[in-house]
Amino acid sequence: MRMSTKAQYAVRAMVNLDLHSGGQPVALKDISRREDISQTYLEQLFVKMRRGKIVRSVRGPGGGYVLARPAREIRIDEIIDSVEESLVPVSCMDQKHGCQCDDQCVTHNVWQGLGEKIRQFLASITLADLTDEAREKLEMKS
Amino acid sequence: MRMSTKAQYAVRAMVNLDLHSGGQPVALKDISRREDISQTYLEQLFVKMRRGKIVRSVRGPGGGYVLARPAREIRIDEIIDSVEESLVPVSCMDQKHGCQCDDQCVTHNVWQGLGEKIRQFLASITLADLTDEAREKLEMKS
DNA sequence: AACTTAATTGACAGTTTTACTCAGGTATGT
DNA sequence: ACATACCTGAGTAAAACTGTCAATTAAGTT
Repeated sequence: MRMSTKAQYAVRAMVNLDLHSGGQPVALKDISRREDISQTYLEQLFVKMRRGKIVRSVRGPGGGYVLARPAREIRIDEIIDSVEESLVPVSCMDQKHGCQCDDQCVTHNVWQGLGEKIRQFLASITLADLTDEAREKLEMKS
Repeated sequence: MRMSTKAQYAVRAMVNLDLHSGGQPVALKDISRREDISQTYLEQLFVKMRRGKIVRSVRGPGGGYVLARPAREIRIDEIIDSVEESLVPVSCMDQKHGCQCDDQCVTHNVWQGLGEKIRQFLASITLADLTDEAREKLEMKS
């Protein structure tokens, strides 16, 4: 039961983006350096997050990425969804129809309930919550 | 974020064991047939669950496995722990000391909180809850 | 004692997923 | 033109997952 580094990187990168953007685009090169994540790998993640409508890209010199919406309106579960990490703990429940388990499958309810708890928790936190927290920690240091 | 089939099999096997044992040992061969899980794979899982003190083994003819404690006292998180599936979502938090993240690591709190939610949910369900539910479903059918 | 059942153990192997890299290409500002 | 920075798809090494196989030990039955 591990959250993939892909999802972990995506959340870290989004916090870093929000923290260092002043409305201006932030280049992946800078996020890469600050978070020590390979730039080419970040590119993969940001393409997906752009398709997920949580960031917008600005091409050319001085370009980079910008949040597509205010940080207060971006939830953590959206970030993880956009990089295609499933939050449902068992594969048979990926489709919307629900799984084909017959009535004997009592463990089904356990995984379904667990999935709902996970979703609920990650949807209760916004990107702004994390950047605020990061700012406080940076101030404590100085 | 997937629960491994190992953990899923372990829970299913335990429900099946509890459901079909009348205080008598249940052979893996029978669980294997009823749940359609390879017997040799089940052997691996039950060795670990025996070491985890949630089942006891009875060798020889008529032998098999028995619950080590009443089903009401066996929680689902214990079953998953015993087959060595981590419930902590990120690897840096496996040790008890906590991870070496410095203060900048704001995402740490997210994963820690998530891990606690997962643990809390799976600890709130006992094996007896599941077997009761399974019994009800079987009665509905007949 | 011989035989059968069933747990026990350790080694090993195929497949899938993860976590990347690499080689290009495209858009845009100076 | 030229530099910057996003964009795309293919490829790949390592790890994890999901098992199998062979051989052994223990205990009951005949």
